Parts: sequence; C-alpha cells; structure tokens
Amino acid sequence: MSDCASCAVRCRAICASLAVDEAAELGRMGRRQRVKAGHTLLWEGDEAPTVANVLSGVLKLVVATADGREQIVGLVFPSDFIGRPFAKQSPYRVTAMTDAEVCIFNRQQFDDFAGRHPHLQQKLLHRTLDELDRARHWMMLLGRKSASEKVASFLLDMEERLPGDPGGGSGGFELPFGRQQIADILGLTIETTCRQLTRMRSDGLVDLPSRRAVRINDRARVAAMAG
Amino acid sequence: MSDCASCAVRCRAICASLAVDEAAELGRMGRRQRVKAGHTLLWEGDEAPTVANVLSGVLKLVVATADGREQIVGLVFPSDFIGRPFAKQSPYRVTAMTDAEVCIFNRQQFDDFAGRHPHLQQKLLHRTLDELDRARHWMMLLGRKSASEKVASFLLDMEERLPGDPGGGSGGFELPFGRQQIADILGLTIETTCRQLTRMRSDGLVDLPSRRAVRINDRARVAAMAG
DNA sequence: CGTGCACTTGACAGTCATCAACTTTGGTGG
DNA sequence: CCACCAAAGTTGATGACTGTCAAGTGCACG
Repeated sequence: MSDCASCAVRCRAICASLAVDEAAELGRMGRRQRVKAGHTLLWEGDEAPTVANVLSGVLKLVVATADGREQIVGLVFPSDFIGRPFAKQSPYRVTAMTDAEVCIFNRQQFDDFAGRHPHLQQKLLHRTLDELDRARHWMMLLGRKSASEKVASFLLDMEERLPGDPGGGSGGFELPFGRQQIADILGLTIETTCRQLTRMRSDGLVDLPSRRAVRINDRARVAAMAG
Repeated sequence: MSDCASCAVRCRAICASLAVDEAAELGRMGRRQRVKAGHTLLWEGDEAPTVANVLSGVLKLVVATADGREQIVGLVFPSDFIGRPFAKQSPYRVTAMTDAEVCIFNRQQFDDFAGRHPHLQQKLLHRTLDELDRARHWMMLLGRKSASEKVASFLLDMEERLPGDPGGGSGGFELPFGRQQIADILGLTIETTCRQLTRMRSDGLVDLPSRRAVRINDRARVAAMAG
C-alpha cells in the first residue's frame, strides 16, 4: 500500500482529482515500486499489464521493429501517468531512463475504480488529449523536419519540459539521457545527432559543458533553426 | 438542430453512449453541415473552435511548418470525432479530403454537456486512447521506416481502415485521396511515393487498376515488406 | 594507471529530395 | 462524339542529406 500523504506528486498527479476518502481507497490499491535505470516496466504486447503514476525519474515509451530499430514515442516525467487503461495489451514498451519510482496499480482494479469516479476519468481524458496533441506535433517533426531542425526543436522542447531545471532557466539544463536516446527520439542516428550538436556548439548557439548538460545561448536563433 | 433519428453513425459515434433523452438534448445542440472536398473546417490555432462528429466522408488532420511543409497527423472517418474538447485552440488544421457531412457542436456547450455525462466522457476517453496508440505507432513509421516500408505499411493500414470496402476485402479498395496526400501521410515526397507504388506493381505485389484503386495480391509479401 | 564505454570525428555510400520533362486522366465545350 | 485543356501522376537525371562503417578521443570507473 502506498503512503499517499508523503507522495511527492500528490498535487499534480491524476489522484489530485479525488476526495480524501476516495484517494485513500485508491491508495490501498497502489504499491510503490523502484525501477532501476534501463529496467523495463512493461513490454510491448504484454498481457494483463499494470498502470502507474510516476513519482520520480524519467521513463521512455518505445516502439520497435522486428529487426531492432527503436523509436521513442513518448517521455514520462514525475506526476505523469503510465500504461493503457481499458486495454489488455500494452501498445509499447515502457523503460526507465533513470532510476525511478512509480506507484503501481492493477489495471483491472484501476479500470473499475475509474469507472466509478468520473473526476478521475476526466483528468485522465485531459491528460490523454494533451499527450495526443504532443504526439501529433512530434509526427510533424519526424516526418518533415531536417536533422538540424529536429535537434533544435528537441533542445527547446527539453528546456521547457525538464523538471527541476537548476538555475531557473538561464543556467541551462541537464538531459536525463545520452546521445543514442536523443537519436531514438528524433528518428536519427547517433552520429547525425552528434554532428548537429557539435555544429550548434561551434556556431555559438549552445554550450555543452558536460556530456549531458546543455545551455542555450541564442534562443532566438535556435528557434529559427527549429523551423 | 440535427435529426439524430436519421443519423447514419448513430450506433457507432460517441452519442451511442447516451440514453434517449440525453441524446435528444445533445441533438438540440448539434447542427448538420456539409463540407466540400478541400474545404477547411478548423484552422491550426483557431480560437473558439467547434467539435463535431463525422457522418460521411474523410477528413485529414494537418500540421504545417511556417514554410509550407505539411504532415498529415490523422485521418478521420465516419463516426469519428473531430476537434479538441477542453482547449481554446485547435492544435491542427482539419480539412475535408472528400465531400463530407459533419454534426457540429459549440465546443463550450459540448464541454459542459460532457462534464454532466460521464458515459460520454468515458467513450471519448476510449477513443482518445485509441487515437494516441495509433499516433504513436505512426511515429515509429515516420521516424524509422524506409520509403518502401512506409508505403507497404500504408496500404495494409488503409485496406483495414477504409470503410465500405466494396467486394468484401478480396476485391481491393479505393483510396479517398491522391498521391500527394499519401506522401503527406508518410512523410515522403510525391515522387518517392509514386516510384514505390510503381515498383510494387511491377513486382506483382499489388494491382493499381485506376488512379485511386488498389488491390493487394500478395498480402504476406507486402506485410514482410512493411517491416 | 589502465580499461571500457560513451561520445566524436571522418570517409564513403545509399536513399530520398529536387528539378524537369513527359504521360495519362478526367472534364469541358465545340 | 471528339478535341482540347488542366490537373494529377509518372519517369528520369542529379545531388544533398543522412546513414553506415570505421577509427579515434575523452571521461568515469575500478
């Protein structure tokens, strides 16, 4: 059983839509679980999967071809929701990119609970609609943008979305993953991704103080570059 | 006001979740409207937009860059839902690909109504989750598949999704749009799309009896080609 | 201090976009 | 019914971009 009172994302997660007693009932169904970086929580096509809230860490949603190519189709941050309610199979793989902590529910139980709590469903609907908008805009990037536009768009998106940006925006930010993962997000190879970053650094658009740190120097030009 | 009793998609649209009197109330809010092929129903960034059910025809959801490149991010068929509930702006352009007929609602009114009718919201949630799954799988295609894989995947997807497949599956099907649109769906140019189709025809995988008609001869090989 | 892994850089090749010309289709009017 | 026209589709030549393969660098770890 989860200890909702101490939950770091209590205010932002879908649970926030519930009254105290309702939250308590849901809490009894949930279980906290740690996931190590690189560990997979849900496999594509998994039967009888679970759903979960993310408490900390970053996870990725991955779709892969038979021959091993991977495309990251979504990033999941703290307070975000994981899993596929109302379906027997998970449509994609969910893997932790950093050490993470999640609050897990049995899907069947969760579905039943959701059916009895319209507010929870409404929250879920809002989130799903937002995710759909994000996914569709990403489709534009994947289908129509060049490598340089992709990388520029990516950096702007990450600056905006990454939680706990230390230094408050002007101090740059720290990516929670490496070059290969960036490539898998953008539909590029690691080499192309790398070259674009190097060029942006030589052009003075960004600083790359360490492997995973990024600081955008000229936001206007990066935005122009993003198309 | 719509005449729900004569609605062609009454059983399949989200309205099907409502009781008779509820449906009547919703019906009083809706208005039937014809949209000609090529006409745009909703512009990206539109304020105060509407939502709608599709009664007949096919529409596309489009995201465009400033310099005019377009990516089709979704296709909308009869009984599908159009628009963005609970948001002020439409996140993408909605354009009719064929002559179409839709049942339009004022978004604000619809949102209010949905808030009072959990069953409708649940139906909407289910649909949105399905759309999200579809969009994410399409991201894999856009980001990681080659031109030939894209075209093969496209044909299989269309064969499955197209309504009113005359001849019951073995007789092939008729695309509701031209080559440029296929290219915009797949993130390719029209020339590349065309060449791939020509090659598939020469290889005997498909017949292309007319501009828009397709017949898959060797489904297994097309599926293998789709990756 | 050495080892391994992530990252970077380079050379080359293939795929797909671009530009251009040509063909077919479908519609219109004589 | 046929001729003509515009739009859609097809084909070809060429080149840019990005993927592939390979080697090298630098950082973190033991």
